[in-house]
Amino acid sequence: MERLDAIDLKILRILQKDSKKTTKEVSELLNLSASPVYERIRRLEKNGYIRKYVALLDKRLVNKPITAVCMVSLRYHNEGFIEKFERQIKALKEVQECYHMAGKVDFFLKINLGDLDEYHEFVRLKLSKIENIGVLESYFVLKEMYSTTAYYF
Amino acid sequence: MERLDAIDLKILRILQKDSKKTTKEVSELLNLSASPVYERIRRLEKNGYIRKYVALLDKRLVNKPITAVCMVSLRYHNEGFIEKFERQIKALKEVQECYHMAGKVDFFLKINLGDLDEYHEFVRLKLSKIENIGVLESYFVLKEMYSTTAYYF
DNA sequence: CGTGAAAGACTTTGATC
DNA sequence: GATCAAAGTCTTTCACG
Repeated sequence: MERLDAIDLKILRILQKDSKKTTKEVSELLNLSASPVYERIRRLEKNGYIRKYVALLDKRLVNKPITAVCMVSLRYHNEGFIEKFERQIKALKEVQECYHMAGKVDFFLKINLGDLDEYHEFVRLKLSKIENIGVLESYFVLKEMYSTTAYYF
Repeated sequence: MERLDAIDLKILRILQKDSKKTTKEVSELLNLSASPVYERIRRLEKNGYIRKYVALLDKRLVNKPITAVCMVSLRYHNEGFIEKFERQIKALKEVQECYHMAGKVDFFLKINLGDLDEYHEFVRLKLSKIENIGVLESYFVLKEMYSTTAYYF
């Protein structure tokens, strides 16, 4: 797909904040009729600009009030070890995000749990069973001051 | 709102993975008719279980391929300082997430940018202008190994 | 709480400019 | 590319079990 024009960018800005806006509402915001907006959205989906549509839930109300960040360093760094680690992490349902980092720490994990006991069990029964972990540091979120899934452009 | 029953939980699991599923599709997955599913979804929205619906974009395609995590510690920790920091951070459009942490680091910031030059400018012109920052450590994401906005329950 | 049907709204297509 | 209108599909409401 060629470059996005100003209308495409506006559509993306709207939908990444509120994907329940109807084609009709978006077209009114842009002073267009529904059809071109409809076509552009389909094109943005097909070409991967829009990856997916999701509902964001309240973590407290679904009983996952605890968020922890684990910083992990591996003992050995051969490619095989990294891939194995990746596979093992993906199998852990508590892990919401896992990033391979540049720097003195190899991985950041973001974990969601119901309470601190669960975190203790998670580290004791799951994380610590993964071989090849050298250093493991845990941080807990006291307060989510700001959080969005949108990009600024 | 009282507790969620098994049907509510199933609806939430479906919508947090794909909010474009129609009421009709969800009702078929649950072997119900559309109306009760429609009503339950509205109730989950009204009671805050579903916070919002968003489109997730491809960060590379919208020219924000660089993700950095900044760990920040403040020099002074009075409440006034923390609130002021919070206000200043929220004004920075590059910051996608900001968490107040427990432990030896006060804040985690997640930053999205177009390239490393932009990161350099961001730190030089914006972050470093915020008073009261004691320690600032930057980490860069090499690879997003896994990432979801869904909770596992 | 669920079903089923009716009315209304939005999506989606296709002809036209 | 955009507009307009027609057809189709879902959403949304409501009477009823």
